[in-house]
Amino acid sequence: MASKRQVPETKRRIPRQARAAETVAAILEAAAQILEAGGLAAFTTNAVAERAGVSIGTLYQYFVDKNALLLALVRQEMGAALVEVGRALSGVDDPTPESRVRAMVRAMVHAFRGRSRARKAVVQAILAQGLGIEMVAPINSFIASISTVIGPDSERLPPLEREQVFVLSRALLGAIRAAVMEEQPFLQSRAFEDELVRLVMSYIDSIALAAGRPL
Amino acid sequence: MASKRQVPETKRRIPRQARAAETVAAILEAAAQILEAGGLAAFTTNAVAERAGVSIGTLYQYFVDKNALLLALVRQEMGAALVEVGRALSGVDDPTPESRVRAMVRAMVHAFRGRSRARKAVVQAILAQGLGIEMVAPINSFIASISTVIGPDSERLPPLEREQVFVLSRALLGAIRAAVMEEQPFLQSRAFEDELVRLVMSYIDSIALAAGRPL
Amino acid sequence: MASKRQVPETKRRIPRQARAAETVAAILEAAAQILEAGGLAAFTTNAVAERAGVSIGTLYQYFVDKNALLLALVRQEMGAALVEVGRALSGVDDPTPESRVRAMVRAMVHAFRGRSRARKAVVQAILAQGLGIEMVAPINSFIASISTVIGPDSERLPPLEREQVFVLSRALLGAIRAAVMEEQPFLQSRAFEDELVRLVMSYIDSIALAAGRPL
Amino acid sequence: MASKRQVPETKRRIPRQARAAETVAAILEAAAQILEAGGLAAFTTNAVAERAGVSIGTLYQYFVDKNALLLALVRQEMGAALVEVGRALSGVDDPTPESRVRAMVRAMVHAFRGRSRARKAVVQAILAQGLGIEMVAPINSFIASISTVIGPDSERLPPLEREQVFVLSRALLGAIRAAVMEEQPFLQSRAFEDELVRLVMSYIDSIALAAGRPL
DNA sequence: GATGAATGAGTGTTCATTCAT
DNA sequence: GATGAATGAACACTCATTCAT
Repeated sequence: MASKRQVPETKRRIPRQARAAETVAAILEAAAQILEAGGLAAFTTNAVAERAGVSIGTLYQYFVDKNALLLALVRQEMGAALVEVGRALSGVDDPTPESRVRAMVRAMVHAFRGRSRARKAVVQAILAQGLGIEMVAPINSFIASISTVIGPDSERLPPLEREQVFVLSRALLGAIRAAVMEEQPFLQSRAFEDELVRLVMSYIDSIALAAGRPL
Repeated sequence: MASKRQVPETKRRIPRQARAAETVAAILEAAAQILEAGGLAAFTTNAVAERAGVSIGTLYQYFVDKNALLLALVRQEMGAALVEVGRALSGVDDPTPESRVRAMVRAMVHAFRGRSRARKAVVQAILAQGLGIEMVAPINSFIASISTVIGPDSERLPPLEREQVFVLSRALLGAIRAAVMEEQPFLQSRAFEDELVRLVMSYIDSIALAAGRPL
Repeated sequence: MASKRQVPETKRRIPRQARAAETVAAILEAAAQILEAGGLAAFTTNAVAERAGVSIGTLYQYFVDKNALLLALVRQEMGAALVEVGRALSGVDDPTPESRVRAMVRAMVHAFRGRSRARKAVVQAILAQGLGIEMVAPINSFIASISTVIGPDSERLPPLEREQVFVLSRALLGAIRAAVMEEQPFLQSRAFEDELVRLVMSYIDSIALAAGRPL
Repeated sequence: MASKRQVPETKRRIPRQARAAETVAAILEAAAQILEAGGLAAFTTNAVAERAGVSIGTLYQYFVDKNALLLALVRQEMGAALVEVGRALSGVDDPTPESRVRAMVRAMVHAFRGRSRARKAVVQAILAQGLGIEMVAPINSFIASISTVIGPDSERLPPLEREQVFVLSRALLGAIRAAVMEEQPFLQSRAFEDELVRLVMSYIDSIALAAGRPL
């Protein structure tokens, strides 16, 4: 089921008419609602079609299979999160490294606000397949550029090593993800945010220090 | 039938005969193999029973349902990992804080060696349910005692805050877990280990510094 | 999915197309045949679907579960019987109380004619669950109105007490039911009918007498 | 399963030792308890054996199959009921026909007292098989002798016709059975008893009257 | 293009029964 | 005689997917 296609095509046809676009949107919205309400277990194609107010046949006109639908949903939800992170970063006036990291962290945490059950289910679904890699890629490259984020003066820090990017991005995501999945009450608290910022800042500090360029 | 269980019991019957113990072992081994070979999707009670060379009825004599079997497997696999970590920590002669953290990190990474596909599936399964919390509990308390691990002189560091324990344990686990799930080639490399150590040490340093007690 | 049903619904989907109506009919007919041939023990959803010439999935598209199918069958079979009784009663010209009771009794007995094995199984099924009450309700109210049936002159008899309605209806049904279940040869004989009529008439007589209003 | 043996043998071996008799008694008692607690659905051989404190193998040493166990239980419970009825009848000093009928009715109703859930299940089980006939036989013959019961002076009433015995016994049993199965609150009330007595007496009266021998 | 009736392989699970110990 | 581990046929039920209309 996973190794059948080389280029995983998600959409069966690109909607050209306005009505078709509405239908696709309705299906995706329904999918999110179902996920929100009943988790991954309730996420059946029939249920989604029914809630979307379309026939099951129509659903299959736009999504090759259940997986494609899930993937589209993942892309939509994660994309929104990424946009939020990007916006947050670009909107920081205070050029302090820490305030920039804090903006990023806050955006990531807030990205998981609202419809958290749906997002939880999406995360589960991602992990239940091999899609994890594909999905963290944007965040990965984001972290990779953190040296520039930290200091606009690009001489400050050498570019991070592969392992460093990996550890930092996954550690950060891992902590947030765990808070979401475990439904921790402090998810949106200032204390949690502070510790995440500390995690990133102290790691970067350590690297800078080792490179002989203390921040 | 309804009033018997207080604690959610996993085993249906405690095996009293040698033969029964062998059967249980065979079922668990088969479950691990199935998971190893085909992942969570292939993990069906019928498949496990068949590979174990027992009838499906026998499987259900020892495990109330599919979930109980999975849970038992999780406990077995995770338990082994924890034992390894504990042993590693107690066997460190060098009292340097960093060397102790390194021992712990190394043990955790190594715990995911061998039969990684099975472990991957087990991790997936844990996340696919609400079991994550239950399972990370031991690791959690492990991290919680890290201040004493760092310095045997217990005055050094105040006990970690709830959020700090959470962030550190989940960040560390998150990074390792991601490496396992993404089958990163550097999983057992020295560079990766170094960065994990850096993650923990720099975080602890930062806390110590804030507390006015630099290490 | 959980908040949808207020009244325990039997049908999962109201058939809108002609084909669907045929399918439902086929399933019900098959169910009756299976019951007729092998009794309640042979009544499995798979067997019914196979005999109906539909897939098991189709069966479940129209009936939530096995019980719903059985209930639908019960309603169909019992409904037919009740219609017969009603028709019989309205078609009696002779206004003698006894002739009206006889009409009712005869209709009830005849209602169990034909496909008696299936009906037997249906009766068994009803009793094997708590459905007995629900199903005898129409007959109950029928008997309750017997005082008016007996004498069109409604002054004749006071309305029956709760216990009286119960005893009379269950006694009558009990005798007929036993004859059906035991496959008594005299089920459709005149002698049996006479005795059933006697049972009802003498009971009513006794009540009338006690009320000081002999018929 | 029903047509395999000519003479349905219930016991596999006749218990000759005291211990064996105790075992059988324990199994029957356990069976009744299981039935009482969980109805027919909970009545599994494994459950009975467990509650009886014997191994499932031992249970099968004394009962050929599940059905045999159920049958033995039926016989025991029904036998007790019959004994009660017989005792009630012999203990009536007042020789009035009605008082004798009342004694019988009362005994029958009271036979369903206590452990009613078990008895309900037993009744269900009887009906779920073809055992109804066999079991009502004693009651049948009991009713058959009602003419002598009514009047010790045996000239009074001619012996009842086959259909009459049938109708009267089944009507009476049907009313009581329905009250038990439907768990009617008035089961043990005086009003209910009165109506059952009326049912029998009026019927007998009617026969006597037709025979030209009014009571 | 949209529909929705139909499909059926496959799942988890039960429980009466056997038989080696 | 007693045990209880093992059996496996059988069952109810799900849901992604197809295709005739």
